[in-house]
Amino acid sequence: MPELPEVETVRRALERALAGQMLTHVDVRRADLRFPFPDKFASRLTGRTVVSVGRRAKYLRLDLDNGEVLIVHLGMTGRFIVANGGAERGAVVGDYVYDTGRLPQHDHVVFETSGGLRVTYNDPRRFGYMLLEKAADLDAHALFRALGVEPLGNGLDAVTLAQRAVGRRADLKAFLMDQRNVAGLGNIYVCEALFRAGLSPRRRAGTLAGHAGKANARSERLARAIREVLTEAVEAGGSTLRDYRQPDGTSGAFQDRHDVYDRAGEPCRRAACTGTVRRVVQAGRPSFFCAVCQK
DNA sequence: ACTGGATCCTGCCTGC
DNA sequence: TGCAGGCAGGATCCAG
Repeated sequence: MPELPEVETVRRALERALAGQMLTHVDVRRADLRFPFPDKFASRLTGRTVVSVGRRAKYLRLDLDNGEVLIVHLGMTGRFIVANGGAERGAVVGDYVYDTGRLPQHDHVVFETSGGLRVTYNDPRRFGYMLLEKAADLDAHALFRALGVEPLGNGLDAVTLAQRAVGRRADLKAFLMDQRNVAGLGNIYVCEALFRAGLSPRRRAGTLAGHAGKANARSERLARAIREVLTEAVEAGGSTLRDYRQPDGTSGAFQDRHDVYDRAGEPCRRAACTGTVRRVVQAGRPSFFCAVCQK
């Protein structure tokens, strides 16, 4: 799925398309995604103006002019396609390529805007979901309350990592995948950050903390690596694997800079390292790492 | 309190 | 060529 850099790329595109625009028509084509759509979903959105498009972890938040917030999680395969309202499938309209490769059977929600754009939510696996909540209630919402630090905000540093990790016996991989610790990482960027930090995904999370839960060299390296890899990935427009696309139809570029993810059997890219990238399964998910330079 | 496993769903790729 | 099985960027629930 879209991890933080992909969600941030989507956020930027939706902000360009939707901020300040009214939703003139909302077509909801099935009763549920991962969860049922909120009650009277389409009619509560129709006629509303989108004030801003934000992001928390992997959640998009569209703030509306009536104090409500449309929350969207993309799950594994959710994506938005932004097109001129008159575009047919396969058409190219200005800068927008409207879905050249795929049948429309997984277009679950279609928004039309006062600016003449059509914004389509497509999600084959339907692990994504949409919620409608009052803005004032959002921080207390179960989905947001327990989320950990935002890695590109000011909250992620070695001290925070060490405090969260102290005493934890879980693998570092599982620790970083847990959104309560660092919010927004997923399988790709956990693997890439651990590579850059020179840390094995199988190391115990508790070893990020020194005496009395203080930061140590490992938590320093990891905090820096996480921020660095996410920053670069956002600048590159995220990673395009399989069918993820930016909302304008173009691909991200960061997949070409993966050092370990999906590179099993290939040589380690660290200068002078003679190792080979290995694939192991942890908590049911593949991990990619170099056992020679990640300890 | 933590931890690992099963689970939701569809599409695509691999191997027989 | 066809088909079964495995695998996929997430997150929650549950048992131990």
